[in-house]
Order: sequence, then C-alpha cells, then structure tokens
Amino acid sequence: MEGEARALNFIEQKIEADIAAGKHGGRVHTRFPPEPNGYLHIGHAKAICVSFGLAQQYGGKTNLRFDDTNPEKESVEYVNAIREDIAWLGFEWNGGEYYTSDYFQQLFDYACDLIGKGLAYIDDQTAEQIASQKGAPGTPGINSPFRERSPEENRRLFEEMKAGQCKEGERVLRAKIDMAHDNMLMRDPVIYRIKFVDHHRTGNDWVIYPMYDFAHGQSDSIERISHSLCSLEFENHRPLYNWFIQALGIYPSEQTEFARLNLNYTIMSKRKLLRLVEEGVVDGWDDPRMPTISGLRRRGYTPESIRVFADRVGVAKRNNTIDVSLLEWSLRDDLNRRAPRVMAVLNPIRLRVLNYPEGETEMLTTVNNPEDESAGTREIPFGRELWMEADDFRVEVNKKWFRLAPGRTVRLKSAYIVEYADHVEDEHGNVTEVHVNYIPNSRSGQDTSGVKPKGTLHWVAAGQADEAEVRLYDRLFREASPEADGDFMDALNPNSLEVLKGCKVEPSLAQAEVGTVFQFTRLGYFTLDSKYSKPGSPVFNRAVTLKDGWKG
RNA sequence: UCCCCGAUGGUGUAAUGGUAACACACCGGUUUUUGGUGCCGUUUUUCCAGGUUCGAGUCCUGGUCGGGGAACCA
Repeated sequence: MEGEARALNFIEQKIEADIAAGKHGGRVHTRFPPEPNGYLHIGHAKAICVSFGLAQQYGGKTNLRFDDTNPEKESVEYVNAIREDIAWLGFEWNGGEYYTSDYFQQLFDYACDLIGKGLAYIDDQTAEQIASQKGAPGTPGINSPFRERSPEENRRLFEEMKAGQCKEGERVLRAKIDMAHDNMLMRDPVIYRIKFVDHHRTGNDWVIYPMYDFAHGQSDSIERISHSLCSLEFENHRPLYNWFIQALGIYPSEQTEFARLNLNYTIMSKRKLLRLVEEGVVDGWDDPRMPTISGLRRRGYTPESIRVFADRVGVAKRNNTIDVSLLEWSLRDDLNRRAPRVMAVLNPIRLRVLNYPEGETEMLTTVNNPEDESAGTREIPFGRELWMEADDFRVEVNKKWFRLAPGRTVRLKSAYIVEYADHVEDEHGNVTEVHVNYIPNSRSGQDTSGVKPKGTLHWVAAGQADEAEVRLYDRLFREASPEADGDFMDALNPNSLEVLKGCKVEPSLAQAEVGTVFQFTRLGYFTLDSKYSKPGSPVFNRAVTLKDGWKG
C-alpha cells in the first residue's frame, strides 16, 4: 500500500487534519457539481480527478450533482454527455447522482425559514434599481425601501411568486445581510428570481428558481458533503455559503477552493468553446482539436493519460498556465507502453526492389510492441513493390541525413537492408519512384550481412496495402494566450487540420476498432475516428506525434 | 478606492524554522532494426525592503506585482 512518500497538497493536508480531529465523523464525502450547460473540458477533468480522487484516496464517496438552477441554459443533452465523460475518465459517482432541482421544494422551505427569521425579504424593485443601490467596492450601498417588510407580508408575496402571480422581473427574494459589507456578495444578494421557463427535469412545476448561492451550499449540506471543493473564483462566495448554512442551522459542509487548470494555446471558457461550435470553426464539441473530454477521446487520448496529467499538474492556490507539452507527454508516456505498433505511409511514393523476384512475396515477422513482449508478434507481407514515405528520400543531403538518398543504404523496418539504385522524377522534379537493391542475407533477425545502416524506414507492401484517410491535427490557436489581446477568434491557427487521402496502411489495420490507439511507426499515435470512419474506408486521427529528436 | 487570495528555474509542483528538490520543457552524450523508448549529464530558482532567530523560501511588518470581487449566470 505504502508507495513512495509523496508530499501532500494543501487539501490533502486539510483532509488529514479534519480526519485526525474527527470532523464530519472522519468521513470524506465530495461532490462534482457541473451545470449541464455545455460539455466538460480538460479543466473539468482536473476538477473531477481532484474531487473523485481525494474521496477514493481516503475511502470516501463522491456525488455527481447537476447544478441545474438556470433552466434557460441547460439541457439533457449536456447531462448525458457529462455522465459519459466522467465514466469514461474512469470515475464512479459512488455517493449517488443528484440534481439541485431535486431540492427545489426543500430550498423553497429554507427560503421560508429565512423569511420567518426576518433574514430575507421580497424586493419589488427592478434589477437596475437594485444594482444602483449596491454601492461599489469601498462605497457602501443603501437599503432597499422594501427591506423592512414583515415576515408575514414577505411570506404572502413569496407564495404569490411561486404561484405564478407575478411577472418575470417584478419581484425577487433577497437575503437580508448588510448593504455596507466589504464583500459585495453579502450586500443583500438576490436568492430567488422568477423565470417562466420550462426546466429540463421539473418542467413547469416551478416558476421561481434559486440562485447559485442559495442552492449550492444547501445542496452540499443536504447531501452531507464534508469537503466541497471548487475553483478560486468562488473564494468570495465562501462567506455567503457559510452564512446560509449558519442562518438555516443545517449540516456544516465546508468549501475549499483551488486553482483551476489553464493550458497554453487553448481556451477553456465554455462560452467561447460554444462559439467555436456554433460558428462552425470546429466539427462539434467533440472535434479532435477541442479541449473537451469528448474531443480528446475522439482524438485518441486515453483516460489514464488524462488522470496522470491531472496528477502531474498538482493542486494549489496560485493561478497557473500549464504547457500543453505536459499533456502530450502524458499521452506518449501511456501509449508508448501500450500502443501496438503498425506501419503506415502517409505520403506514399513507389519503392521498387529491383533485385527482388517479380511476383513473389514473403511474410515477415515483426513485434507488436518492443516495450511489451506479451503483445506478441504478427506477420507482414513483403515484396518487390512497396510504398515508402516521400519525406524519407532526398536527392541532395548532408551527413546528418540517415534516410534514403543517392548512394545511401537503409534498413527497411523488420525486413531487409536496401541500397539506392536510382529514382524517377516527374516533369516538376518531384520524386515519384525510388529504386533499390536489397541484401538477401540482411533479413531482420537473421542478418549476417555485417552492414550497419544508420537509418530505418517504415514501409508497406504495395499489393497488400489498404487505403486510408488520415487527419493530422495541430494546435487550434497559434497564440500561447489566445484570450490575451483582442478576439480569440483572431488567434486561430489556420492549419490546425490537415486531411491526407490515399494513405497506405498495412493490412492488419483492417481489423482496427474505435478506441484502440496505434503507433504508426516513426510517425505518432493514431486512432480510428469515431465519426467519419466506415468499414472499408477507415479514417485515422493523429492523437500526437512522436517526439522528434531530429535537428536536421 | 475597499475586500479576499496569491507570489519558488522557461512551465508547474514540493521543501511544514535546519543542504532548495521533483516532473515537463530546453540543451548535450549514450543505447537503439522507430532520429521513438531507455540511460547519463548540463543550464536555470525563493518579488522587494526591513525585522525576529544560532539559522528564514517558510514567521512578523511594510511595499511591489498578479488574480478575483459591484449578473434576477454558475
């Protein structure tokens, strides 16, 4: 169990102190509370790993709670996508699945309790009037003329609001706290508003909806959440969170805030991601270039790599910007150990082995994964006519060039050593064919030739190759901070998608299934696209390149 | 202008008054039938000024810089 002694982050330290002090009966019960108004992204993945991970670590439970208090922006499409993404990441909401809307009646009763205690009142003013009385940081606000209404009148009016007898915007319920408070959120915040909008779960049962601040802490409390973890932006809300719990005398859940994840070359705002989708810049929420969990999944990211990434990023209170290279490293590190190696040629040109008998083929054995002996071996066909990568041949080269060129000798991966014979160019000077001679006693595994070429090339037998489309992705933005200045749309990378048709892949790939990620030898990690791939006409997405150490 | 939070290599995160470390990135070497992987190594760090202390990244005071805060959003 013991592992190496890893340093605890500040939340782990608090949890251990709480357990030691017997707080919350020594329980650790967390929750992940998304609003179902968009798709989850890599930033949420960190939050998920933190809340679920901590509970797991301390033998506790985690609830999934949909924070659905604003029916205008929410839908079941999002609810389902969120469920799928969390499950795919490998987490189970073993504390249960809840909806803030399940608590609408309870929340209404809490509000009545506050009214009864003289701690809430109905305000008949407009949003503008209320805003103008709020004051400003450093300047106190002024009390609403409706602030001293009696509990009886407030109660009657609140019931009228609930019964649909008031128009939208006509009245709100406000907590009665302190219009001169240093924390603007404590200046009599609105806690209920009227919305004649159908809710995706409660339909038209309700026309009044609680605000976030009046719902969140109470929901935590109802579920007896011990550690309510959220991002730094809610620090200013904590006093309110605690005020409601205390005023109501309910279970004292505790909120702790940590820094959310930021990634360079990426945007993380749901609103902005929605704009990319709506304006057709990307192919939906799950476009492989999107930082959404569904996009990363379609791209070829594994749940393990995302969890390792979240772990490496750490948990602290300072704002951060993580290098995307850490995300990519997490994927490569995972896939290097697990991904089956196959050969594919993305920009094919003819490679003819002049001294190999015409019409003859042979099967060669190659390992599926040099990092994992248990992955076994497979057979690949070899013959006189092959495909090679256009980039692997150059006419003019220097001594750093390890690949094929006039006068050069290379190894064909898992096959033979071949030496340049000649090549064919078209009228534009593009090389269309390369001709070589092979060394018969250099066969892979049985090489007695004594020849030691520097380079090894991937290849595919022309007669047996399958055709595939391959999609290469680059970062969506060319600016490290797309939101830094001006419109983030101006920072888009115009070359974030490159579609390659007519790629040649080895025949074993005909059995490829969605969800398996392959290493195309020397090229990177690729997976079948779940949206566009069809039997017989495969489409592969490049998840990430291999690290390229070539400085040529 | 007021309140809250933060500040450690290029990027993150640790060090809990006692030798500033780990990962990613970068650079170099080595191994290699993937210019991948592995292995070895180099470079680079405590915001500023005072104070407490035998000793301060850590505690105190003041400052500077950065983030958040005045939605009938979450």
